[in-house]
Amino acid sequence: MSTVVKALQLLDLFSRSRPQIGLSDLARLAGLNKATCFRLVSDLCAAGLVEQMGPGRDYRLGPAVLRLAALREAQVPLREAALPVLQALAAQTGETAHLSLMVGGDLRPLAHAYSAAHASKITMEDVLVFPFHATASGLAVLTHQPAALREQILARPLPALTQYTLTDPADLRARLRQIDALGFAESQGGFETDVHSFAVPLFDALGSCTGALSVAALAARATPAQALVFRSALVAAARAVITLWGGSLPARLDAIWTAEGSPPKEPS
Amino acid sequence: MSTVVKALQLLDLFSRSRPQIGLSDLARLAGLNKATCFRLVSDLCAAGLVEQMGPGRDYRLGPAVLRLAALREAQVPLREAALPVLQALAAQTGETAHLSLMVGGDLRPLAHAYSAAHASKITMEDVLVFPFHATASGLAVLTHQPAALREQILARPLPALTQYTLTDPADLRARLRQIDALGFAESQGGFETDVHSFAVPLFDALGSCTGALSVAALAARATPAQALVFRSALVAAARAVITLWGGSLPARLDAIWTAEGSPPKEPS
DNA sequence: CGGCATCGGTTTGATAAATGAACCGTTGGT
DNA sequence: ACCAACGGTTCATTTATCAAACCGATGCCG
Repeated sequence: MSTVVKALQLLDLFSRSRPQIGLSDLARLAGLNKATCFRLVSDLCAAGLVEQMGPGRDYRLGPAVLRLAALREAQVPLREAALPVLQALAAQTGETAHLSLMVGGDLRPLAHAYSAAHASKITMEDVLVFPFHATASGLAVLTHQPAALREQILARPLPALTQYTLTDPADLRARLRQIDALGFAESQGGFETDVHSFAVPLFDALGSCTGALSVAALAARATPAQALVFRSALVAAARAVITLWGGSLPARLDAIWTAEGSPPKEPS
Repeated sequence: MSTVVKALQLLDLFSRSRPQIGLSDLARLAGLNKATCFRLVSDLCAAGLVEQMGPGRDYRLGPAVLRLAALREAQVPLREAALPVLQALAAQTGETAHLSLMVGGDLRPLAHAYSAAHASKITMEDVLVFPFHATASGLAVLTHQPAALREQILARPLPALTQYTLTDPADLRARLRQIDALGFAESQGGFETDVHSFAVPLFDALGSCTGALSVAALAARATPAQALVFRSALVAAARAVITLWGGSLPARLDAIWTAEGSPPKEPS
């Protein structure tokens, strides 16, 4: 394995639960010799990606990462990065795909893509805000919010947009538990009568859920078989978007997605 | 030079004015063989620090830097803590304020803030390294380094960036003694002809000087009267930043700043 | 106090890795 | 149709990297 790869793997050992690491721990965690690890981490320090908290003390991520991130953010708007994924998702599913973000306490559209597979499609142009209780995107995001914010949102007015809209907070809480277990949200006609939508949550670099990726289909086309197709396409697309954004997928959800997305296998 | 250092130097080639680079350019800019450069940048891609915009296309910074930066700021909010101070400093002085840190033997920018007071401002976007001998920040930091490191830095090449740049180590040593006595550094056109900069040093928790706080003004606006304004604003801002960072200001400097920053008073 | 474990950091010969010149196939401009 | 420059690859040579043992310092525990 290349030396550079080894050095950069060291960076991935830092996390929110382990923000600073000593030399010996670092070597153990990376499976490297201590001397090797020392040289690598010294190089990382010289570049400022890592810094030592004092002579003979722990290491942690350094100030240089800030400059790089600022540059990346200026250069790559999130939308531009997510669009190709969205277009691929629309093509794979044959339905309208869209991506929404938490903005000031509301869930708002960031981008969408249409499929050419059917003459009838769900249009997204006019949606300003996705109601949390009446869309798959909203439910997916709501499921992964901190309990306080979730309850605050459930305390808002929950208008019945169609006859199928869930409006009882207790019902919604039960639904969110299902979604949490499945790693996948579904709303059948909750927003518009003939539209079924399917969504998975998106996470930012700190592991907070800040958006959702969704597919909206005509109810007539949303068969159980198609729902499975949507689910696996959404999971794959969400993984791609999260990676592109530098986000971190919670380990629990990663496990759910991995387990249910592939046929049962015996690991070696 | 270590391979890792070479790879990480590639990251510094990306800037706001050059956000994406082709393989051949990258190799030329880094002074590397194309094959070597290709392997290095491939490794950086594998780690997500760099991404390729398409097969056979340019490279740019990748999504992994976002995760690292979020982690760093979550743990050590240096930049976040300093930014408001920096913005206040820019507002008070009507000039560009910036903060730089020692990173791997170089002085590098961490953050900056502009003032809206004048249409003409000094931009900081593209500065990667502040030369120690040609900027107020560099002189301020150099003054407070251990003698060994100071001499090592003075032994480096000291290019004359303008006709006003100090390049003689002996002259510089004399200048550093003045700065030490004043607690305040000044560079008149040493970096760019029409720019005067003013700086004070910053100290970490161990009392080491690890950065500087600076104001850069158009030469025409840097009158002696304004210099006094800059000085007192810088001293106040530096006290704020050092406190926010949990740093410790050397008692000698504290005394100098207190004495010269305020009209003579009898302490209680 | 003293022994023991572990820390960050350094040295060593053996070895695996990086290197750079030449070389592809493509592309884009003239 | 040409030529130059591009991204990417190959391969013998060389050099930096590796692992194990070894420091001195620190801290814990009896």
